[in-house]
Amino acid sequence: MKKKKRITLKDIANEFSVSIATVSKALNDSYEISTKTKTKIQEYAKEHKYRSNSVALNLNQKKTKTIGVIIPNILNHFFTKVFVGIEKTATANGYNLITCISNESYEKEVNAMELLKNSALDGFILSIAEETQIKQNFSHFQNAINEGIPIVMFDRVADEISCDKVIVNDKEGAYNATNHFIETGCKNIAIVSTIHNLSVGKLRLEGYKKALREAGIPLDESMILKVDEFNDIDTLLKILLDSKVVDAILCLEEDSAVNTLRMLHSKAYKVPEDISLIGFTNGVLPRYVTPAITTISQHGIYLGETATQMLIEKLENENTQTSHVTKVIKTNLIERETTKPLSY
Amino acid sequence: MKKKKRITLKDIANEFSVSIATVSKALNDSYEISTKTKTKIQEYAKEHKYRSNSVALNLNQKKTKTIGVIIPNILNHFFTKVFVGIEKTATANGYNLITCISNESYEKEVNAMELLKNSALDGFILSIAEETQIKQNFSHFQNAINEGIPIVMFDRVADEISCDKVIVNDKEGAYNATNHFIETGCKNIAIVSTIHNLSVGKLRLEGYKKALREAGIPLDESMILKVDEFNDIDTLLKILLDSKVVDAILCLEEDSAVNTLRMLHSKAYKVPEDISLIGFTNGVLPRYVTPAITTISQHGIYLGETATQMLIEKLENENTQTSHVTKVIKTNLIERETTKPLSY
DNA sequence: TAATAATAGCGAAACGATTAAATTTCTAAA
DNA sequence: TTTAGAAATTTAATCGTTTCGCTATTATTA
Repeated sequence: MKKKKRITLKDIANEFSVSIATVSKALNDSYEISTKTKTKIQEYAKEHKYRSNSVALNLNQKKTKTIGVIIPNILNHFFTKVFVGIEKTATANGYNLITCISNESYEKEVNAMELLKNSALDGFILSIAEETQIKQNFSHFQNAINEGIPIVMFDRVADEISCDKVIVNDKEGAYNATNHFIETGCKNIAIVSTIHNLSVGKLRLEGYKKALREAGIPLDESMILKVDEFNDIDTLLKILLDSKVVDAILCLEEDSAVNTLRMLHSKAYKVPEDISLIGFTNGVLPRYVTPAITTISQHGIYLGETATQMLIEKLENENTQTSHVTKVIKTNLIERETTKPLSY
Repeated sequence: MKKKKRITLKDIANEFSVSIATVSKALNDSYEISTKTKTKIQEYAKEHKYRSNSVALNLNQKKTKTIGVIIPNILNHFFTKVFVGIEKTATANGYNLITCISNESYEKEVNAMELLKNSALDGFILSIAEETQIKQNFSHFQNAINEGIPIVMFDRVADEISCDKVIVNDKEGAYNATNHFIETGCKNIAIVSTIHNLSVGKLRLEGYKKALREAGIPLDESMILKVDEFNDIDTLLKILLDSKVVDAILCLEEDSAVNTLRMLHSKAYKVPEDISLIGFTNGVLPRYVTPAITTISQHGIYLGETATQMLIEKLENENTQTSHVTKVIKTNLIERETTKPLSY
């Protein structure tokens, strides 16, 4: 088990009794080196599988072609999709990804940023942990920016921090979904939110309210179910359905959509005849349950690609003005079996 | 937007007119430095948020506290879980993760290894891409090992490569599932495989055969459905169900289990009364469909944790003998609604 | 033929740290 | 007052690369 160590410029230089500088330039195809020497060195390098030591390179050039990624929860299918998009674009551009999972925890997020900042990366792509959004403490992001490390935030962003962002048109998505209910004849539209602490949750709620307002439907606060650790979805739904007429439910993410569907089933409601259902996030689950759930697709992969593209552009054109852009990815409604067809 | 660059040892050395070495030692709390000087320097460093440049450190110490992870497909829930386990253990030990997705492609896998090897990591954790398992070309793994970079393979491993491995007891899992069918009165057990090219697929098939053999049930090759790009699951199932009596189906991964269930539903078979169903991989899907599918859990998170633990141990005790271990994670059967209860 | 220009290659600094070895400074015993 | 020994600090090498500035060689031109 001899650990045969990698060949270095020095080794090649010794081989041909030239200087390290010559070898370096030869391998970089510099005009300063004669063709004869160049080919000689290049062939030798190839033959001996020379590969430059990127750590040394990083030190020298002060960049690492590495992007730090912080994801709140990779078991959430939306984030997995975004990650796929990030990975795709990063690899295509020769960037590495250093990934941490914040697990929705403020502390883990702060630690992750420390850990990642220490390991010398060029920039961050991240979505904010739930706990951080509740705490509203964003100084760890500001610190990174102050240290000259650019950040691109996606999905869950902080208005307080000035950086590039990629978001989904959450408000409009919820607005469209609510309108879809209205257009298919629903009037008593409830909403189930497990994410009212998140920026995206608030926006979606706004979209819902806007649609109701425009349709002249009075807002009934009791139709807005806020699920949390103390109030489980089943109980809240049960109480609501027993006390009010409900003919449509908008769920702000996919798990609660699936859970709502099960609940409706167990209570023998017919979907969509009695009650229509739309859920945010187009993962696998809504597609596979019966009936398949109509969802609002957020195009996670595309979102990830966009975020990465933005960061790489910023990294590679450091000269350009540092104006910060917020890109909005359009959602669209994927009609399945839990909503009634539009009647023309 | 002045990019205020990080403070270095040199800066601190200048500040106090001492040498860089003194500062370095002071910050590392060396006995060689007087207490007075140490506290002075440490305080200044803290105040100015000195953080050592890890790239320089890596170059010097020739290790990076970074693990390269290659995953065939992160949209597969099993791999996501493994990744969670890897991330957890890595972070807990102060290791970073550089992640690539091979997308089941041989070429992407080879490129990923190149990319990652270039970015100087201490070791690899990976699962082999499908295409690579078909090609049976594992030289890129051997190369890494020859270069002194240890590898831990998980789930889809190559017998040809001598390295640490963590696998699931696939054969036994399938054996147990098949036995469970037999014990609940099923005799005509079909199997649906979309992964007959993978090592794990082959092992699972063996387990199935072993159980049949021991129960004295003759093996009927036509009961083994091999789904691929040319033979879709619906057609194969349809043909089988029309021509044979089938009272149980074992699906070798979760998607085909869900698909099989839908197919059975559409053909008005009752599950589990007419046909029982067990699927490998305990993701979200089997839990949420109706009826919920009995599955073989592979404990992905634990698997990821184990693999990472093994790698870190190897990295941190380089002196120890380089014997290679293969750890086996026990699966277990999670009974839900697609199998009949055991009668006592 | 001498001056000039072009070509090829080298030396050393730089990136930011660690560390073995050398040197200076201080302390206390002879 | 020496002086050995301990304590504190510095020097310099090292990690592997790039690159600026310089020198040496060769080719070209007047």
